[in-house]
Amino acid sequence: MAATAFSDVASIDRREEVLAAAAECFMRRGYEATSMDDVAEALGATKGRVYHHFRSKPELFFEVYRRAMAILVNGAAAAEEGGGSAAERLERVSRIHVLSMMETQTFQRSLTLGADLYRFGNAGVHKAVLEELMDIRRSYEDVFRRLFAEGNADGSLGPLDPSLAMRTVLGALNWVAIWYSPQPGETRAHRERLAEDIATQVLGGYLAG
Amino acid sequence: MAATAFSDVASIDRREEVLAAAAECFMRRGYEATSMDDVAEALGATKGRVYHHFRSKPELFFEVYRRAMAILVNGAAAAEEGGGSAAERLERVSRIHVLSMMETQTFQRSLTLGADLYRFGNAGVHKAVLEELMDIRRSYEDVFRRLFAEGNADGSLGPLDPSLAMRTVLGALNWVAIWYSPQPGETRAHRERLAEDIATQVLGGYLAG
DNA sequence: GTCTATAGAAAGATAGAC
DNA sequence: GTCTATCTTTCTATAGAC
Repeated sequence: MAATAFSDVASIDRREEVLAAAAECFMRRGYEATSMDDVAEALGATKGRVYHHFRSKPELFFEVYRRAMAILVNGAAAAEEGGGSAAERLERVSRIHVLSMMETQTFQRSLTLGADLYRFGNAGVHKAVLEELMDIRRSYEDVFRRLFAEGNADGSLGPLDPSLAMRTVLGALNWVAIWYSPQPGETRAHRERLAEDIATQVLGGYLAG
Repeated sequence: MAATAFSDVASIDRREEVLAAAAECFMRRGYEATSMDDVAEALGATKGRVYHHFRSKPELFFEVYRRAMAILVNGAAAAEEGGGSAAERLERVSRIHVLSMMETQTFQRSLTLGADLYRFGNAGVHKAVLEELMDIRRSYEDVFRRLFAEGNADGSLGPLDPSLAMRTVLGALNWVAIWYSPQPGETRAHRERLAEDIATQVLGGYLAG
């Protein structure tokens, strides 16, 4: 029993390594241009190892995407728990969002790749699973929409269109995953400070008063 | 003389068609995954036609990228000509920027592709040309940096870090090229209205007072 | 100017050795 | 669990017909 659990953990770690390597490759080259050999090479292995853990390239990508969304959804849930006005919760959710863009950048980059696969299609990728992925994304966007609507109601945010505000704010926050590149000697405190500055600046125009 | 000029114009139009098809393909599949056959197919031709106008895939991409940047640079120059406070000029530059994201989306999408090629490299793409492309991009970003600094000086914009403000504002504006999809029956007036709403909302937090 | 035909390399996925 | 070997398709780019 203990041996089984232990071997499960080891197996999960191996799978995790493959996922991380795949996320890195997808960020660097995009979905289609990334080959299974690329992922294997990033692992210092051959693709036998990759195919042992994932049936196909689409399945590998789906798991990277789901992981990225899970990080955002869990972060937002934790940030909302503290309570406070809609503006205060929005500020905390935005800050953790930016931090995730920096600290799990390789995974987060898969979100735009997935959106493009959904919009433009791809021979080997099943539309049904992409629909599921887009649903997760939409429900996360709804968190922001709801927070803007609540802010209208509790007076902590100015009068605004929740959908447009969600798009402009998430645009500014998501863009961090595009330009951010970790600096040598950078600490978590640096990233937290940057995330705070960005969230403050982005939300400045939406606060009441 | 007239015949020569006429044939030049026709030749330029052909080249333009190839460029537009390439921009579309690069948006849909990314740089690496786009094949010269894809571009040819989008033209309803074979790749003989593509290679007649462009020596190689990198050269084709470079031209798409330069075209995208030229649209932005010319738009910003026109928007600044009207004069006014830094805030007023920033608002006009932002509006035309968003309009360009919508109306020349296929070209504008090449800008993030180019940034990734620069950052992560690619076997067939010469670093030197990518450096040139990044320089054009940086000088365009400087327009926004300068406008924020001028706004600090003339009092039309609140006190802020011009570089951070440039990144958050351009992030929100650039994100339009990611999510925007032209709607059936959509008119130019619709897009202008949307561009105005987005620019107003994004810049709301940066205005003085 | 645009086509067909072709080269050499690399892709996703599977089979079977270890 | 990971490797090597392999099948089939597709890639960039060129050569030469029309």
